[in-house]
Amino acid sequence: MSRKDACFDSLVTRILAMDLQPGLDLDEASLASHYGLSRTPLREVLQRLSGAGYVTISENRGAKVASMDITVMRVFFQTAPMIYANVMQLAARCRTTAQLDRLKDAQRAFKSAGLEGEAQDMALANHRFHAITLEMADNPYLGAAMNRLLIDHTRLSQTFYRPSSADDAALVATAIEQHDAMIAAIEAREGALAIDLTLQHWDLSRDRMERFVRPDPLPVDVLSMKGRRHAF
Amino acid sequence: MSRKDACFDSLVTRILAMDLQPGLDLDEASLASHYGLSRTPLREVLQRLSGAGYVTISENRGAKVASMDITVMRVFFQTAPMIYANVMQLAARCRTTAQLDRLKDAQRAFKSAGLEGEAQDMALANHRFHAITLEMADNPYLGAAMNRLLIDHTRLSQTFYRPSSADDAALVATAIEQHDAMIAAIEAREGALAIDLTLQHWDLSRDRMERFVRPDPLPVDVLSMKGRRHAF
DNA sequence: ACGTGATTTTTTGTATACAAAGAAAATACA
DNA sequence: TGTATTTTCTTTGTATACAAAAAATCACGT
Repeated sequence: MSRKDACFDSLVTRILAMDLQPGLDLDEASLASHYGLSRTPLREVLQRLSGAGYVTISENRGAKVASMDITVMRVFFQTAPMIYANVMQLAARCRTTAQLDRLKDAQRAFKSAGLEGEAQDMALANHRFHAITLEMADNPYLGAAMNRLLIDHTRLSQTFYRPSSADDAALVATAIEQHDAMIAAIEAREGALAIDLTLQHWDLSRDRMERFVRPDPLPVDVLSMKGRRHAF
Repeated sequence: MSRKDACFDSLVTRILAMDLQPGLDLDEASLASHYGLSRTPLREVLQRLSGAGYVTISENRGAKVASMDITVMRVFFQTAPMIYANVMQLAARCRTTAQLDRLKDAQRAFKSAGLEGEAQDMALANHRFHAITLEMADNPYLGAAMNRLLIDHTRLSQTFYRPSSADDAALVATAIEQHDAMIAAIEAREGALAIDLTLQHWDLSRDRMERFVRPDPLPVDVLSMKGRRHAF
């Protein structure tokens, strides 16, 4: 793997893990020296990251890590269930056994991260799980949408996870069970079941994050989504 | 507008218009000199085009215009109706009057292109029309998916349009009427109607292009799948 | 002290030179 | 003649130098 690709992957991971916080200014020179590249290839990496939605670039003002405000969350909740569900259905239809094995591996990692209780590890493991289902679906159009959703999902879930909360611990346990059920549905190629499980799993994630947002005075619109959560 | 952005837009248009054919090798040096840039910024343009799905880049082998094979079409038909319909619903919900005016302008251009009968002009005008609805929807996740769909939609419609066919001329007339109806639905903020019209409009496009086996489309309303475990 | 404007510094954008990989052509050999 | 191998050429990838824009600093006047 080229140094450039390694740099790309590293930045992706660091952004997903919020090691690089939303809105952070990315300095070309220091990043280049950090990854042992000159500015030319590093800038190309930033362009690619921009195209994939990890960073935003503005003329003469450099690159920033993609921001995450309350507006983003509203649209995110609006869109995620539909895309996730359709991807999961396709995954059940198209998956190979090799991909299924990798999904089971990812689930094992998710479980152990869940036991540890580290928000970052759990979020990244969850990301990897869904990224594999996306690969199974083998649909570049939905892939483009879901990769962007996964960026925000991964970061939001870390933002709204409280390690001390017994409530959250229970939610994690449920998430693990649902992942297992999804794997079974995908293995059995039961697309409709996979959709149903995904919507449930998604509701779980949303509940966890929405409870945080609800008391916030600014996002009044989030409340109006109650009762028509995924009105598609 | 910077020379770099102009180059980007020009390449986008030329790829959509199939002035640059799918699979065509893009030579950095000649493109750079053509657009009056050096290779450094031109390569960054190519990276951005790659991120947006217009070209594919492979290590040490340069950039090619994104290809369009049978496999692509199959997945395209599978995905497009759902995404288009959801985008149109959001457009009806979120559009501003300024955007609506621009949509009407685009529709005027589409009409005159339809009278001319030039496949390229029609395809580009249709692209602009739907790109404006996408802007109205204001949803970056669906935007990422639909922009990719639009690339292939625009190119496929040119590929399968026969100017001599009276059949195709009739389809164009119907498409124009449907665009008008969509504008009315968006103006009245009737999301459900907008969905319905979009599915009809999309079926029209698909009928025109339909020369190949296609799978069942994905369900537009994912919620209706809940509980129907063995429906599919 | 506070803003305002000029100057310095930093950072981004571009061009060019060179290195490395790949493709094409020419040569050698069976 | 056909194939393998070497050589040449073309094209891509990277580093560095310089230009241009933005940000930060300083100086000045009120």
